[in-house]
Amino acid sequence: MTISTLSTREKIISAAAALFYGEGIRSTSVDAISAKAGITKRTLYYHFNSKDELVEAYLLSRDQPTLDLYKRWFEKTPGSVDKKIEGIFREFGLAAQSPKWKGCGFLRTSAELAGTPGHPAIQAGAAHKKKFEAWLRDILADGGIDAPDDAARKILVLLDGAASVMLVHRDATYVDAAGAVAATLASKAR
Amino acid sequence: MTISTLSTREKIISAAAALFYGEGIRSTSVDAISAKAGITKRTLYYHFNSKDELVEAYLLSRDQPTLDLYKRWFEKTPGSVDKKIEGIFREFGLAAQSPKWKGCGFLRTSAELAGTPGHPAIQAGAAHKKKFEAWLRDILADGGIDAPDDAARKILVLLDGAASVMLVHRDATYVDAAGAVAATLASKAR
DNA sequence: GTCTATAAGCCGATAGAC
DNA sequence: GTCTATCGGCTTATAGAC
Repeated sequence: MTISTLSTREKIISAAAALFYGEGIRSTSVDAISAKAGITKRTLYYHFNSKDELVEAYLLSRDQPTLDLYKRWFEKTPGSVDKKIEGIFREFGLAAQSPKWKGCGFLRTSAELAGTPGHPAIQAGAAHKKKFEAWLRDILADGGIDAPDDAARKILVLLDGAASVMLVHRDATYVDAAGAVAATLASKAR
Repeated sequence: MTISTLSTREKIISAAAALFYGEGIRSTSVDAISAKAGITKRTLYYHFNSKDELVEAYLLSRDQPTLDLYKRWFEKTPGSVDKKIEGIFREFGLAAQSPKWKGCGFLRTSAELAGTPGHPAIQAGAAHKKKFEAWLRDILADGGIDAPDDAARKILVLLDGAASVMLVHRDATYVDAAGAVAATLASKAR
């Protein structure tokens, strides 16, 4: 998105990401993706062997941008680590109130593809969540929190739980409640 | 399932529930449901006006049985409320390790249908989650826990987070970690 | 590398008989 | 209330020209 001239492959992934996230995997046809990308279906199948491969590419393309977004939310909140962790939940709750927000793409894709356990996109989702958890652990360790591995794991569950409940109720007070628990987990004195 | 003679409508819902849960909503065809129910597609459309109506009926049929299951898990664990709450997570983690387990049907359906916000099945899922949260609150209030509304809400997020992460990693230690946090929330001294 | 055209089959839903 | 038969459209993926 930074450079106006995208390669054909990048245009395809960008179109696929928008549709897969907005409408779901099975609800999105290869026809719709190629139309949005401004190319033909045959060209799409020149760059990707199957729709499944395209789903995997979609999640791989969202890995780093998603990590960067949470990193920004963490850094923009002033104060100690627990306040910064709570800030992540606050920012997330605000973003998730928008009608454009349709849940965590990694969790939603894993949920939709749960019937086919070996799917490469599920592995891509798992890899992203592991990276996110490792980033949380590093943050907590830098802040001098005891047992950062354990705390990171618990905060990850709270964040993914907040995203899941938010998709059902569209009520940000659940996110705030989760953030309050996460803040106590990210404070040294407990 | 308790009586061997199911009505046609019940046979359809039972078949639909098994396929929707096992394979997902969009991946399940009306053809497959009628075949599994042992009736023709025309008969299915005599009892239900659309596939969407059938998806809603699937979640409505799982509401009470799901509440009963968690109630049993709570009651079978001895000790104080916090131990009983932790017992729910332990039992859930054990059940979720089975390959047959494919996540929380309510959350997975909400995730797959996130592209169509007004869908009746999403409302059915939200109603179920509200009932579950109310049951948690009553349990905590009976156990003498302070601010049971707040605690119930936080434990709900932890349980749904555990279900979501479990679907990605298939690692029950995440569920145990969530259960430990829930137990502290369900103890009077905190 | 991108195009037009189409294969081969599955989709949800319906008509009309009994 | 259940059946057989089928509609019209959409699905992923491919063949062959340029």
